[in-house]
Amino acid sequence: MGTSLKPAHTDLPAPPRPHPDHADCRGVASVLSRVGDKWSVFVIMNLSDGPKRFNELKRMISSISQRMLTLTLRGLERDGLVTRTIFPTIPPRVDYELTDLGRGLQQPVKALGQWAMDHLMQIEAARRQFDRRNDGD
Amino acid sequence: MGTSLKPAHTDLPAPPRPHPDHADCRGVASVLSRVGDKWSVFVIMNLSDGPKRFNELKRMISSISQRMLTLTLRGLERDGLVTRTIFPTIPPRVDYELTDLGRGLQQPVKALGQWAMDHLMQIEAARRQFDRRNDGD
DNA sequence: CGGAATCCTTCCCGATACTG
DNA sequence: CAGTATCGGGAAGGATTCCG
Repeated sequence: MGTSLKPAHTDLPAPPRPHPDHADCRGVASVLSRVGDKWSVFVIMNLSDGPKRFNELKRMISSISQRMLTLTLRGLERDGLVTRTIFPTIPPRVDYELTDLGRGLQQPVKALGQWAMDHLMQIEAARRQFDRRNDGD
Repeated sequence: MGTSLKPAHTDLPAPPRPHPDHADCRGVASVLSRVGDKWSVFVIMNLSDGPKRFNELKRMISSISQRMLTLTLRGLERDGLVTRTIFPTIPPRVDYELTDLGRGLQQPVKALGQWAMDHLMQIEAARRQFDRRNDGD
C-alpha cells in the first residue's frame, strides 16, 4: 500500500482555534494547500481548454512523474474539481475534465497568480537582498 | 546545520517549460506555495491588525512550534512580506509587521479563502462521496 | 494506454535542550 | 524573551516494474 489516498492536503493536524470566529480554518486550509500544490495548479491550468487524456496531460507537464500525476488527479477528483471518464475501448481511454467547481476555483487562483506575476521581481529582489545580507555574516 | 534557510518553498525543482509562454511559472509557483503553507497564511492573517511580538504570535497560533514560527517568519521576511524590528532592550523585544507587499498579498489570499469558505460544504460532500465509493470496493 | 505496487531517498517538522 | 542546535520519525515523491 504505497498509495495512501486522502493526501496530506486534505486531512490537516488541526490547529486548535487560531481565533474563535474561524472555527473552520482547517477546512479552508485544506483548500489553500491544494492551491499551494504545484502539480494541482498545473493540472487545473492545463485543463482550462477542455478535457484531456492522461498521457496528454503527462506530455504537457513533462516534468511530472506518472505517479504524481495519478495522485494529483485522484486528489482533484476526490475534491469534486475534476471528473474522470473511462471509455472502455481498446486500448483504454480516460478523459479528465474540470467540473463547474473546478472552473470556479480557477478565478481566485488566477487572481493570485496575477498578483504573483506582478510582484515577482519585487519578491525576488527581496530574496536576493536577504540572502546577500545573510551570506555576509 | 539543521536550519536550511531558503525553505523548499522558494527554490523549486524547476519543471522545464510546462508551456512556452510561461517561462516564469517556477517563480509564480514559489509564491503560490507560500500561500499553500498553512503557517505562513496564519501568520499573515494574525499580523493584519498591526505589529506583533514573537511570543504574542506564538500564543495566537498556539499549535505552532517555536521552530516553525521562526522558520515561517524568516521565510516571510526573506520574501519581503514581513519586517523584523529588534529593540535592544533587556529583555530583548522583536516586532514583526507586514510590509506593503505583505498587505497586498492579503487581498488575493482572502479572495481565495472566501471561495474556500463558500464551497467548503460542496467539497467536503464530494470527498465523503468519493471515500464512500472507494471504501465499498 | 492508464494505471497499481514496491522500493528507496530526501527533507519536513516536532520535540528537546541550550544560549544571550 | 527570542531565538539556535541537534536528533529522529515519518511523510513526500522519483524511479522502476508489472498488469488489464
